[in-house]
Amino acid sequence: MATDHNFFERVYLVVKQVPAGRVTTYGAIARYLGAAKSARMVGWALNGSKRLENVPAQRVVNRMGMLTGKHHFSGTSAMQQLLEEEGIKVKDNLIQDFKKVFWDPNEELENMDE
DNA sequence: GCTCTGACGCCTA
DNA sequence: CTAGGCGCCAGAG
Repeated sequence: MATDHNFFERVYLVVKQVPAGRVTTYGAIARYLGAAKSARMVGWALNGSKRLENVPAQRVVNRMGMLTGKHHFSGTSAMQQLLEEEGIKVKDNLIQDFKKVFWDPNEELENMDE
């Protein structure tokens, strides 16, 4: 394992590897990290990542593709706006064509050397 | 050192 | 089908 200590950093790395125009879910990341049942931790980790511009937390949504964490962003629709600029359609905190923009680290990502 | 909360997810009633 | 509760792990008080 490359990363190591912090569950946080692992989440950051995965999120940072999410290509623009795509989104992933807390559960997907959690499962990729080996903590499928700890999706909450992923969201929590993002809490610390939100202050890092290297981590596009806006591309991380819940299982339904809903922008649950938008409230944590600077404004009220900052998250939604960012996603729309990437080409992702968002309607009332809900990502349109979520299935199409969904990026699963378990399938797209194979290893996390760094 | 113990307790509660927290950007979720899945199971059971 | 919908609604509610429990589980998980870790940080902060």
